[in-house]
Amino acid sequence: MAEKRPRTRATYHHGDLRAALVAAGITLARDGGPQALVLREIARIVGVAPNSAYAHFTTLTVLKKAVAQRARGDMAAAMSAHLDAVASAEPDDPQEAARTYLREVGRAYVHYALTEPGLFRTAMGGDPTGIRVPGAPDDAPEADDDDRPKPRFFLMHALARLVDVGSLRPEDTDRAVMASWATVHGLSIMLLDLLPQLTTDQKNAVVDDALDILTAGLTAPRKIGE
Amino acid sequence: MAEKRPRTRATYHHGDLRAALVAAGITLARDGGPQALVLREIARIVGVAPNSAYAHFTTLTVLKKAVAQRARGDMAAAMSAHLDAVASAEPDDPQEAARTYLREVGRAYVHYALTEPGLFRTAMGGDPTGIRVPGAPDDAPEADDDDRPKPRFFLMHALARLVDVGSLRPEDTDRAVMASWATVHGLSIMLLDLLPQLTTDQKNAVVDDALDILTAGLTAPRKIGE
DNA sequence: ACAGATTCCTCACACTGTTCAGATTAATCC
DNA sequence: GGATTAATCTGAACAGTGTGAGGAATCTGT
Repeated sequence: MAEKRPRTRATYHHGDLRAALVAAGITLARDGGPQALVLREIARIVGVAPNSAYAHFTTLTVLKKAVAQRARGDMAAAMSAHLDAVASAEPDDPQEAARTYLREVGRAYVHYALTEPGLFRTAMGGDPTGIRVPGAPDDAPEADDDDRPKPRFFLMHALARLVDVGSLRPEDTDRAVMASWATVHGLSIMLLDLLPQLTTDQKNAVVDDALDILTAGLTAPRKIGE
Repeated sequence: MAEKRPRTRATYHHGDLRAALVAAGITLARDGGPQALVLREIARIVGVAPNSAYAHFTTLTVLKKAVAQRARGDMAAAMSAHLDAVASAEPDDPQEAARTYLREVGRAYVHYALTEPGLFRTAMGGDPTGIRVPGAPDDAPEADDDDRPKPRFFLMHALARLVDVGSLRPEDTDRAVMASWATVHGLSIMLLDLLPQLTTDQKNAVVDDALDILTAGLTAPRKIGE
């Protein structure tokens, strides 16, 4: 095996087993989803005894979380690439440009979910261990060792642009975050789980329509009662 | 404990093992989610050998699907009850009443998700076995042995009402289905997985806001380009 | 009452995550 | 540089899982 010797502290015996385990996890999760994250199979890929992983992760669940975080980073990178690709085609009208940008963020989100369903499920499939009991101790802030931007960042940026051009009131940003997030995440889950038989064109149409409705709702004049 | 067993142990045959297995599955899924559907534990509850289940279900996955369908029925029942409870408080204005009804359907959906997270995940957590490979043989139409109405029905009804009062164009119904479904499902997942620390009031506010944005988007005048 | 088909049980197998005691090796101290 | 120490990896083992094969108990139709 050709292991590299990174110069930093992290490399001891195997080269960098921790990173190798996460990388193997990404490979398995890519086609197989979170269910494919089996400790013994990961160790088999890396070429190490199953128990060796316990030097770096206290339990398989922790390893899964690390893989999920990496997957979230990959998702953000893919979204960033998507947004860069369409950045040149923005309308001149700033309000329309801001709306277009929000739509593109949503499209990028759903597109990643449909393109990499295994990684998407791994990244976003929260609570893989069961039900969170109300009285349980809050899980640690779960240190983020991947400092790449997260998908959430792009949404915040899109909404900030809407605020800048006056299409969204600043105090409505929080509501808009939730509504937008729910829409794109719900779309992704629906298209993956419930409507897999749709063609790509049909799925794109569904996404476009839903995002149109979302932006219309976000930028519509608010009711008096609210 | 003494549910379906006509005679506790005298009878070698269990009265209705299939139903008992599903019932035990519901019990386990209620607090524990789909992950808690463990064959041997289900059999233990019913008081039968693990393999006895194979006389009624070819595999655990099939049993899980049966439990999921039952859970979907329970969800629909809960939604129905919720809708009945608020039916008397509808506004006089028919357009406003239709909008209110749609919001209540959404509220009922999310409310069930938050009230019975285990059953909700079991009912709606599609693809629990992994990734659906494109070339794989399509799973059977999965015969529906639970003829109670499904959650989807209430959404269709709400949108039909919006069409009736002229707030939604009939040809936009399909788009509205997807957008509404995505919103409520995304809301449920978000509130369960990503924002469990919110108080009930905060969650309710999030739901109300998102549904307001949705209805605003659905009933807003459509753009020329569409 | 008998034959056949269900229904259920016992035994067994290949997996899984995880633990414990030891072997091996890299980093550090004198 | 050599010895010590601590991190890293391995082997065997345990409890638990889903599932298969074959046999015992019971129900059903004739």
